[in-house]
Amino acid sequence: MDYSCCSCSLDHALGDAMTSDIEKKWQDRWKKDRIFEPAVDESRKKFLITVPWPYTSGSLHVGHGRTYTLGDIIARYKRLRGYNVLFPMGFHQSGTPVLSIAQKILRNDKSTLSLYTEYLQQYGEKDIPGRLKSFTEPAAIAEYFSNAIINDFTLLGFSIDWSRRFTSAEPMYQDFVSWQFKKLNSKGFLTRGDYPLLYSVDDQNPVGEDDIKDGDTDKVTIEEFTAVKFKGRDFSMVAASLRPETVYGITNLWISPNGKYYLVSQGKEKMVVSDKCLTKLKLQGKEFDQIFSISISEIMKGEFEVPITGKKVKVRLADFVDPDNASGVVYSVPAHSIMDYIALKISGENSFPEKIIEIPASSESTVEKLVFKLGIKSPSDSDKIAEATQLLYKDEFYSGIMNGLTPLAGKTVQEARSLVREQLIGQGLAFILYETSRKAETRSGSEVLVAVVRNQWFIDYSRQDWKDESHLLIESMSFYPEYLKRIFHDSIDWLRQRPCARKRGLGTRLPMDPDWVIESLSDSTIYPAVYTNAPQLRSIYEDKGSLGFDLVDSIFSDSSYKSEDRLYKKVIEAKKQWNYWYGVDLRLTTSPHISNHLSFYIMNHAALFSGSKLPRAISISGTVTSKGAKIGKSKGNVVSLLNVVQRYSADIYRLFVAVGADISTDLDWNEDDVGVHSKKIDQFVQIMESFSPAKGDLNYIEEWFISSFFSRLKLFISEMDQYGIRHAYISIFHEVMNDLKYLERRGGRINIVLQRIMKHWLIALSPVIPHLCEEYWHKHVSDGYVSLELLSAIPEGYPNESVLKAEEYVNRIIQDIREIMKATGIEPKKIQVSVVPDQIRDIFPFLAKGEMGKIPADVKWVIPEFMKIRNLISQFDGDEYSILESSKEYLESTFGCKVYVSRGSPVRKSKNAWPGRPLIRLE
RNA sequence: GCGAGGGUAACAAAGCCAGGUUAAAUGUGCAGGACUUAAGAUCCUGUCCCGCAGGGGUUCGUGGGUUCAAAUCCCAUCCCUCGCACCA
Repeated sequence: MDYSCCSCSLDHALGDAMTSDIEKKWQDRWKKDRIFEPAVDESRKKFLITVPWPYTSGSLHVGHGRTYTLGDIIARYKRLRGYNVLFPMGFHQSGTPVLSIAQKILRNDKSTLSLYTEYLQQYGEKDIPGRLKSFTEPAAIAEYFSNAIINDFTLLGFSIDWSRRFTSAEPMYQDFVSWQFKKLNSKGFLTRGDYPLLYSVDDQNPVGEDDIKDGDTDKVTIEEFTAVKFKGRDFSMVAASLRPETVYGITNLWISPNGKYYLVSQGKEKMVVSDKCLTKLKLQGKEFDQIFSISISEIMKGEFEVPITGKKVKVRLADFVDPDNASGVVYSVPAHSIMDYIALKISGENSFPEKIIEIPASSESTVEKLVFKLGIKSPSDSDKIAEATQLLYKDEFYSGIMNGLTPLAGKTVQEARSLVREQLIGQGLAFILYETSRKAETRSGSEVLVAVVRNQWFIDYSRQDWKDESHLLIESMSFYPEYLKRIFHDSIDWLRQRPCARKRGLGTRLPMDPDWVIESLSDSTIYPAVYTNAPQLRSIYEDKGSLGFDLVDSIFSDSSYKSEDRLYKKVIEAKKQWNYWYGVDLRLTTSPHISNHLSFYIMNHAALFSGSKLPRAISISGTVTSKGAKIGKSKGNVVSLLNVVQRYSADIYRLFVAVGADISTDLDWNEDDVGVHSKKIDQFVQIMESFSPAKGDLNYIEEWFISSFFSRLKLFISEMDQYGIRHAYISIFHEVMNDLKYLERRGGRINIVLQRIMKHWLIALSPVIPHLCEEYWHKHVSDGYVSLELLSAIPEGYPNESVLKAEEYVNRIIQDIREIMKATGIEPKKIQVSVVPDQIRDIFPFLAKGEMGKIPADVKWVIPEFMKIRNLISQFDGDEYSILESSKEYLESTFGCKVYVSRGSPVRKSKNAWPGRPLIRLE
């Protein structure tokens, strides 16, 4: 987008090059004077705003930039409202991504290499092969992109205090995390247990959604089967089911004629499962003494006992049984399973057991009805069977009641399911078998099964006492938008135990079990605390070689600590910083963080801190799309921040982010819309460049402009105080710009009004377009930094409502004249406007109140006319005659003809002028 | 399935929480005009329908309801988007 075109360079005061020079100039000066590195100042109120630290695995794009930009706008606004503002930033380096990128680069993975080549090109890297080679070391990737992000953020003019930065990989910080986990553990918030997860058999690694083929479009979840043991004479059959409550209706077992089965022994117990099931059981932590192959005919010989009911059942063959699914053995409940019913029917069976689950009589969802309705004939009608099964399971689950043929009569299916399962497992008659919700493989083709991790460490977010504390905290906090409060309550209720450590990845070792590395979301819940005193902690760390639990505890928990003398001062200083700054006043992030990071953030704060140290507010910014689509490499719509700043400017990007959408709604990066803002910025620059100081009295329209400006400024402040950034800046930037245009058309003098509002305007605009404001502040106002100015009070007497109303009135008259012209097609040569006669004006208050008795008899004849048109009259109490008289020139130039203004006199049996509604006559 | 958010004129997008001042901001697009040698840029006007006097009519996913009054509140229904855990 080139907006500095052609020969008319005077009109385009600044070109791209000059804009970026200006931005660079002020960025350098802010940095040199360290104006965004605030010090403790007990006499001032502090404001700590945080945005989640970026992960350092690549460059940032327009989407990432939004939240940080909004954060910076708020930080800058709070500064001009007098707060001592701290806006810190650090870098996240924990977890597996950086690690796996390094490994992929080491393995010469093509797509990774090309992606990172692209990133390096963006940053103008000279020695790309050399740099890529260094990326085989994870730390080098993290280091490189940390610096790149600092560079990006600097180019965007962010008022970040970089002096407090740290990373999650830094030893000093890891000592802090160790402290945190020891604290959690001492409160009993850490537990251990078995944990199922998706697992790649070939790679011998857990896998996430990203690793699974089509994992993003067709999600794989973990299902919990109840593997029920059916005792036989020599061994048990293990049939796995998602519906253990149906054991009361079992008629037989099914196995696959094509399956391969094994007899496995575990102590005295002997069980038969399919070969694939054997693999799963091993992954899920079962160990076996002996394993034998067993033939199908051997299995078919036996009779097996149904647990709980004690009924003896036979094994039958069925093609529909998938030996790879679950245990490869299925129990048959023809009264409540479409497939079992059909299979049994085909096999020539005619007697079917009674139903054990009742559903409302109105429902169509019984096996017989569904089979009939959908016309299912054989097991090969798989689509219809799947459909019927879905309907049946859903209805039985939601409205099914166990009947008198079971001991659980009257219980809902949902209740019965967990009761039966508990009973079976409790009595050793069943165990849990995990299975994937569909057959899955990794992108590299390895089979994905469910494995169980033994003794996984959890943070026990299910603790009710902890949840209660957290709910209280949420109640005390503010949320923008407000509906988030309820969502957070729900999210806290929904949290369960969270696995908090892994065997792989970068991060902090779990202090009580160093084989484990703390998982990357769990190590970043209360890290904003460290922004307050990172330099002090680092210095202590360097001095002492570690921080140690007691020292950290003394700072962040206010416990006593006998420090060595040489550390004493540093500890005191760290504590002072912590005490002054902490308590995050606003945390700003995006909605995907709600149910994880932010909920952990809230709960960990509730667990570890109290009082003023607790968070005060959370705001969520909406997602960013690009050209109408979700930002992604495959869409080809990734636009890097660096690229945006180069092609437009930081101020244009910032204005777009501020005004493009409300903070909580989605924003589309659309270059046409960006162009609109960039034009407006260009106009702003022209106005500022051509400004020269001017003094003098204000005429009517200039008064109007000043009043309008201050009423917009008022709105700006009240919006910004609630983070209504979009409204605020539409008002103070776009609308003021429009007012200026209007003023010019009305014959007002721009310089004379700018002179009066310059200070206010530049200060108010500076949070969004700080570079330009800084430039013109120095040019037109003073040598100090506008970034550090305070918004001054609105002058006495402003905004003047009656002036604003008067101008509204003039515009309404213009609208009326236009409408008449349109309706009649008259091109007037002369316009006569006659305002309300004094006599009518005097009695109007009585008419309006319905006090007709107070109206003098000689003018009572106006009452009927009033009754007829009263809905069209808007009360207006200005001096209409003088207003119109002083706007006469404007009216004349607008309509290109003579305009005559007069005071009307009351006329009987004809139309009269009313307050705010003069008579208009076109000739 | 569960939870949340949303469906507004050609398009994008406000308004809805606190019902009337809303035919409904704003931007884009489109049409006409001004300026200009011309183009671009800029500015003005118009952009649901009707109207020879400032007016009237019909609109805010669909269907009901509350109310003197509903885009705004309630109920039902259809559709769209997002989150649902080990992934940062």
